[in-house]
Amino acid sequence: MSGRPKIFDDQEVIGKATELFWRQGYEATSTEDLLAAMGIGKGSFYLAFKGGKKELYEKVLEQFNEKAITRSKKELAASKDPIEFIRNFFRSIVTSPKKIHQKGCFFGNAIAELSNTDILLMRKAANHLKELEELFHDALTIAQKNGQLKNQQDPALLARTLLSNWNGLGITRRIYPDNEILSELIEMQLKILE
Amino acid sequence: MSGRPKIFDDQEVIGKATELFWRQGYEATSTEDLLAAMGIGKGSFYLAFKGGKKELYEKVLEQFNEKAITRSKKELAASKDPIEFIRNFFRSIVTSPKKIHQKGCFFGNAIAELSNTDILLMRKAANHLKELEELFHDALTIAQKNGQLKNQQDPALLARTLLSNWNGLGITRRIYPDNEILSELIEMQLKILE
DNA sequence: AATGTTTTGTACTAAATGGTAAAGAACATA
DNA sequence: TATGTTCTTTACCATTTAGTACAAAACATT
Repeated sequence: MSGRPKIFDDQEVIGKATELFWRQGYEATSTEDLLAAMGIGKGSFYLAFKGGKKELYEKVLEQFNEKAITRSKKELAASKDPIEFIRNFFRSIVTSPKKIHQKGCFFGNAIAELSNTDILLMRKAANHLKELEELFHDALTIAQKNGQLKNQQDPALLARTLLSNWNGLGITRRIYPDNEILSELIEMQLKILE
Repeated sequence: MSGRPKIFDDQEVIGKATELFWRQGYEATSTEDLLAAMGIGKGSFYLAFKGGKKELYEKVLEQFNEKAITRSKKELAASKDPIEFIRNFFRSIVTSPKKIHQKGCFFGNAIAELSNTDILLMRKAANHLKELEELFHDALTIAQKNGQLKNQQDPALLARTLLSNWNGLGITRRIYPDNEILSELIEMQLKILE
């Protein structure tokens, strides 16, 4: 019932594939590239991911979201000031290593690349970003209730604006890979939270 | 001195290639796709564009920028109210046909896809977006001088913020392909111009 | 009509790519 | 040790793709 043992862990190789997809995008990444990065052979790969590259990409999106969202939710829950949580979220662009943040937003990249070639994958990425918007929304409603946010505009609209700002920074930070400029820009965007 | 006549015009076929690149992105578009769209054969193609797909893409970026920027500069010059020009620029997202605007910002897409695989092409797209930022900057300084803009913050920072908002909308409009939602979002972003 | 020039069309090559198939390796259980 | 099961490895195939080469076509000039 239990044959030859697997030499790899699914979630682990999905994580390794993430880096490639994030840096090169979906189309520019070949299955052979992925195999090399994951350290497994074709046979194992197509057995574990019968849908090939596409199925792998879906799982990469899923895992990425899982990791990012659960961590952020914990951070928000642990935070005394939901507004400060949002600020830190945006400021992480300039505090995180350049190598990472220069790749932009993984989901934003996916939408940009795939919205006209693979609607299914694009929609998956879009839904994950909606979860981020929801997180903003949660933080804002809490803050308004606690009197930690003067701005009394519709939290749904505010959250959506934050998401769009986030999407923008995913592109702009590659036009201006300069922490000074980005910081100034981010603080400008964050004025909406005053 | 003048051999067999060309059956196509360079700028014209560059225009035809634009649509494909814009919709599918760089990697997902094969040279054969392009040949079909441009309506020419391999021989002609590689004679006119010795650098192949990459050279064609560069020229597509260039032509796109040329068209968009010159048109916008004229619009700004013809406008009595520079702020209204900017507003219209953003509102064009909801007024233009869905088929077009759902492809997002061509330059933004290029940056998202190519920033880690082809720095040269990415930088070209980035520079074109900087020209757009310059246009915003021009409009803002004129408006401030004319007293048409109460907001007295640094026009350079305002222009950069507008650019980033634009980049964001290029992604967000595909997450929310709904004119009501987009309109609300755009008006929110434009409050910076009050 | 002959010549020179530029473009076109097609045939071809070489490499990359996605995916399948089958043999055997590594386990658990009986 | 024999058997059944699952995973791995490698070989293989078919297709797509980028790019080149070359003969012929379509002009202008002489």
